[in-house]
Amino acid sequence: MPVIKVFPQDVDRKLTEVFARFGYDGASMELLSQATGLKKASLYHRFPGGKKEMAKHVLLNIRAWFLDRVDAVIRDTSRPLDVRLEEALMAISDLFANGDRNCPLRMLSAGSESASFQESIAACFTILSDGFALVATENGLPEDIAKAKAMEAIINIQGSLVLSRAMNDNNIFRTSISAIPKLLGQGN
Amino acid sequence: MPVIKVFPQDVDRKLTEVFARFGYDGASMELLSQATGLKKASLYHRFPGGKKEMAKHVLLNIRAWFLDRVDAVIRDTSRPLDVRLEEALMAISDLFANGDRNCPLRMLSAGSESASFQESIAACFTILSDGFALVATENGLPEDIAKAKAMEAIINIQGSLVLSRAMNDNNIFRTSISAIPKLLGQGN
DNA sequence: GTCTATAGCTTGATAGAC
DNA sequence: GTCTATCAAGCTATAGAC
Repeated sequence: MPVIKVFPQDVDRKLTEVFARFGYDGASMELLSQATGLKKASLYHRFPGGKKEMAKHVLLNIRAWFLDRVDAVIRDTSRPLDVRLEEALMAISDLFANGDRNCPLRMLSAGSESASFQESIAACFTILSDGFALVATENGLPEDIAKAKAMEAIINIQGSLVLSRAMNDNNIFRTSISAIPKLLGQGN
Repeated sequence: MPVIKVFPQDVDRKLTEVFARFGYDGASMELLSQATGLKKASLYHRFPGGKKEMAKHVLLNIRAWFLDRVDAVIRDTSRPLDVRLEEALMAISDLFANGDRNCPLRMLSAGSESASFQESIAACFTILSDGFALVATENGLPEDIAKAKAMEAIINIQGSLVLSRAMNDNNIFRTSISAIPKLLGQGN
């Protein structure tokens, strides 16, 4: 008998994908089961709290992912600032499949259970915001301006992603991402 | 016996509200029934196509609303440009309850039936984009720049609304809205 | 740890009285 | 035009074998 048929990281990836595509209410246990390749009872074995726990688990993963691939990268002062920012932006693009996939944070931030996830979601955005603000500060911008520019960068990411999906044109997302270094004072 | 217990415009308003808050999959017939004050069978009488028809009806309303409150206002050249833009922006803020309500277009653009709504949603964004581009053009910006600035304005609206809801702070939305006139070349 | 089978509820949708 | 009552299908979640 197989001990583990599907690796946890693969399950996590698929769960994120389904929640990002259908949102919390649209992501049925049946869909989650098919996507992960685990039967419903097996999903309940791994996540006794059911769908809600799966969503929370996905959000914890994203938070860890942001800390590792954005926060840590940007704070690694042993490398040039522009390279660090570029790498963080590439990681972010990856998370959204270069504009082809909706933001799982946004998709879980609305719906019948949104209140349960609000804290985790806000925490993720704060990590991103602090990272961007640090870049802007290192680029010589005063702190209040840096914070405003950081928010603007996140607004551009989220807004361009919404429009890329709505207009079915991921160039909108790509263009916005490529404008962020300059927005944060890079190359001035 | 009452002929009409609830006015169509009130039903429309409530349907929009529920779809904006819960998305298509989260908006159950039970919720829609409670919000409108009409029993489920009555909703099916008004919308024989069921939930899908209600969502399409909501999108048609929003399109008409954009044509009336944004497009027509911006194209009314008998009035000063800054006043027209200001009025259009106030209408847009109204639609989103000044940042307290999610965008119904965005909420219907993702989920299990998103493909059915994509065309209607893109049409709404195009009306908005064309209107903003016209403002930028009248402000002396070259056409390609004007179009880019118009997209940027919509990105700011959508992105700031996502973040306002996620961070529970509608100042993010208000700030972005108030920056749009300058973005479109107003007051330069 | 994964499965089949199923419970119990909620869903979208319909029939028919008034 | 609105209602009560109901259906079949889908839902989340659980029981219990292996």
